[in-house]
Amino acid sequence: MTERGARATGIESELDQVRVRCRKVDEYRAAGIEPYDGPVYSRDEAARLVAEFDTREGSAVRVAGRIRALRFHGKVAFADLWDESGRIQLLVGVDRVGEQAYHWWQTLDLGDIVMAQGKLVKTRRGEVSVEVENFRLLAKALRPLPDKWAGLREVELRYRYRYLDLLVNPDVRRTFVVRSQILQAIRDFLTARGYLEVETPILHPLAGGANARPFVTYHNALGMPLFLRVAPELYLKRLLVGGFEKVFEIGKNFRNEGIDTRHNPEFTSLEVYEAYGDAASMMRLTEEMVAFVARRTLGTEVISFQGQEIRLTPPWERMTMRQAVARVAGVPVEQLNTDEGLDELFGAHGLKSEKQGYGHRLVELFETLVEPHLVQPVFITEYPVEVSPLAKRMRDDPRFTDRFEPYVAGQEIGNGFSELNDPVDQRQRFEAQEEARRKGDEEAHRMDEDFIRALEYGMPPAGGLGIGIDRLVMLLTDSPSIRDVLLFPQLRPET
RNA sequence: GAGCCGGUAGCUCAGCAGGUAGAGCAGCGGACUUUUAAUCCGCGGGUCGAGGGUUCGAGUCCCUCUCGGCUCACCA
Repeated sequence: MTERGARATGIESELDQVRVRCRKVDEYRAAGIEPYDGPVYSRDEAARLVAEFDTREGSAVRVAGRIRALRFHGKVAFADLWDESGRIQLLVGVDRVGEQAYHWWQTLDLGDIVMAQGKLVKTRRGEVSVEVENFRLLAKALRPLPDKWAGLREVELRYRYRYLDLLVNPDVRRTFVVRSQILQAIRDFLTARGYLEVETPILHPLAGGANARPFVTYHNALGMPLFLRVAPELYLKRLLVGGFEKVFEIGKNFRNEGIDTRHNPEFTSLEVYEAYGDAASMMRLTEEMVAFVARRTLGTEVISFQGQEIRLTPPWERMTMRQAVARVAGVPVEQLNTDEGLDELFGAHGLKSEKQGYGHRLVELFETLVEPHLVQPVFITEYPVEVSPLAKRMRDDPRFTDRFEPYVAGQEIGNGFSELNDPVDQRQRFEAQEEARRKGDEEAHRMDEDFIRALEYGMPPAGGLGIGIDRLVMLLTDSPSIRDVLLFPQLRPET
């Protein structure tokens, strides 16, 4: 098997195309040509040369990039060279480069990365081209690229070999450029308003701040288990205790859960905290930030997601969870205030409640009845205290917390609330979570004594906000699956 | 975890009712000094996801497994 592959590269392949390319590497080296040459410190952008032809006609230029098409015509040849900016045609004639160089040129394959310099000209057919005087091979491609026209369609291959996906599917590249711009816009928006970007630990002795099962790892020197964080929340609030008043963190969280079109085991969140703020101030921040980001990256606040037109212009609608359920179910809001009222609704919609307790059951009704209908941006407010162990209670109704979730296109894209800063109440909430854990809820919060101690020193009242960056990118790039906005989504190992 | 769909040449895809596996592009050889998915002539290339079964004979039918997609469940 090895015998049939190339000696120089050691790549074992039965594929004749690979064998041929490997053999060329050996031949290049035998002839004193380095097939992985470089660097090229100064070069012209392909697309720019094409755009600026009128002012640069006839001048000496140098380009570097990947050969994506080759057209041979006897003693003259054409090639499409692509760099990140775009495409330019190379014109290679034997009378200009000489017999020997032309021979080497003919050994190039699709996918090879080359440097070429020469004169900027227009061909007989009017195409801006580099009339090559000399060239260098910078990287021999040993494997054939996916077909230029059919592209790379098979989804599994696109995720597994994302570099090929990026190479042949232009929309994919665009999505990740926009993703980068979104992150930049968020940082610009927040830092311009005086928020400080911070980094808190990813390895936690206790995974807190969200209801989720963590990944476990182990620190050898400390001799202790550590958890990959499920949320940065509890560390960021310690910073409020420490006197920072406006902070944010953008980073990865890790949750040991299933994978589907909206969940990846590692995902990126933005969390923002503002001392002396509350849920209302964070809602204003959310709608302004999302609209700003859309404007900056897409040039508009009106976007299209899976065929639906969505207006991100503030202010967004605000609706309590009870109002939302009442409206969709067509019942008076008061009915949502009692267990009996909830029973009636479950019955009326042929649903069977799987959870116990008023708060959990209200949320259950909300998620099944209301969520899919929330197309235009809306803040759902007043979440039951049972599902909100870190949020401050409403002063006039302690069953609920001063919490909100922004919904756009039927998806929750974030979560925010007035932060609970009463250490005694916080301890009771953790105890309730521990109780739920004892009853089998593996995702309930753990008692975090160190966090409570921090609160006991006094944390200013504060508003907090979390945004699922991947969900936001999906929304702004019209991507139906989270895998479309992650460069390397989690997959099972290749078999 | 359940249901449905898919995995055939490097890529994109055909393959009927079970009868020795096909196309386009890519590749290899040849012709060609201005092409634009160049053209023309010739040629090679397959563990049909893996394993088992039925059959004289399986890409095709049956079973198991595997990878992926979608939906549901799970996921505040």
